Amino acid sequence: MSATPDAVDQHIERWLPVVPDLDADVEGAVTRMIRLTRHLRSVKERVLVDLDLPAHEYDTLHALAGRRGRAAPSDLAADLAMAPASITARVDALLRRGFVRRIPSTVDRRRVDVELTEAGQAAWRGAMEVQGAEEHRLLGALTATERRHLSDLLRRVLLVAEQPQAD
Amino acid sequence: MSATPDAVDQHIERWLPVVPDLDADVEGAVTRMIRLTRHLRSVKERVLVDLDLPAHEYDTLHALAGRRGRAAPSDLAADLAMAPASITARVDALLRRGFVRRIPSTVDRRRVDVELTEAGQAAWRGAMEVQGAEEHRLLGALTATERRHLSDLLRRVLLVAEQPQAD
DNA sequence: GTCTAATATTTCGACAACGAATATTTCGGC
DNA sequence: GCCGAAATATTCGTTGTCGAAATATTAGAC
Repeated sequence: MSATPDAVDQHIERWLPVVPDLDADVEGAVTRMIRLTRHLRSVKERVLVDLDLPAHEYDTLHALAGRRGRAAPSDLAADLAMAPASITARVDALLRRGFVRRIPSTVDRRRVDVELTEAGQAAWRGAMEVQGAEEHRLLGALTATERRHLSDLLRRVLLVAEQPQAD
Repeated sequence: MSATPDAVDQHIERWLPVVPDLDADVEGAVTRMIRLTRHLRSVKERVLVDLDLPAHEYDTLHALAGRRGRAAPSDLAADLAMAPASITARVDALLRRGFVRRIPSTVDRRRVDVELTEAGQAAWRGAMEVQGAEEHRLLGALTATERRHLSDLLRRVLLVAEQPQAD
């Protein structure tokens, strides 16, 4: 290993004695993905603090924006990988801040669509702008070709994870 | 893009109209890492259900095992990236199951070390054996050389994340 | 030796998320 | 048209986590 070691190299070295049959590349790739996503999450939360926008509220606005500003609670639950019951409280909070309104569907009275207000749109866009900067900073460690390569490798792994069987 | 598309390709396609300046490789790599870690987490939880071992209890045993079976609560908090206050409840639960015991330090009476019992060791090892199988299944999509390559690319990205500044 | 600051753990109150149960509505078979 | 099954959102009780405060202990200044 000629490259400079990172914290995961130490991590693996520390675990090798206690779990001898440990594949350094599998464990290394997985642990690095976990740490990178955790890092991105924590940076995101820190940035959003300045905007007075809790991460889970931003996520909800983001999911809503991804549905062109309007969606049913169950859609949001699916997009956010959450229990539908949890959406109610999130929408309540956004409602109190005027970022969102509830629109009972006239065609199906079981449904109560959630819609972004102009204020919600603005709050989301404002957070969006500072969002992604950290992602680009990190991925800036690689060349454009390497980023493409990384993305391609991950696609092949994700395809296995997405296969219907066993998940 | 000649390879078969995955769900993230669709995800990016869906977002491009609403966020035109979107780097497909950066967004693709980041989103795939997030989904893969989420997948691994959910599979882990499903497996542990059969062993009647909540994921957070397993994580605690795992961290403890990584410290050779004995550690201070604050060490566990650091290893698990949690608030020290949260460790108390976790240890209480493991204590009730007989997986762990508290050992007040004689040299520094502020400290109360946590130690794996034989039962805790066994529960951890049992979960360990089924653990990692999914990681190998997913990473099996790549050749050994490609796994090494993936791990190396991620190391370079993680090194940027770990730089002291801005985190 | 005593006082102050730092350290280690726990308690407490608040909050977000979950699963199960509930209320309302739609749909399909008859 | 009516009844049971499925679907949608919500309420409720429980759980896990956090930050701040509290408690106990150690280390250092003087």
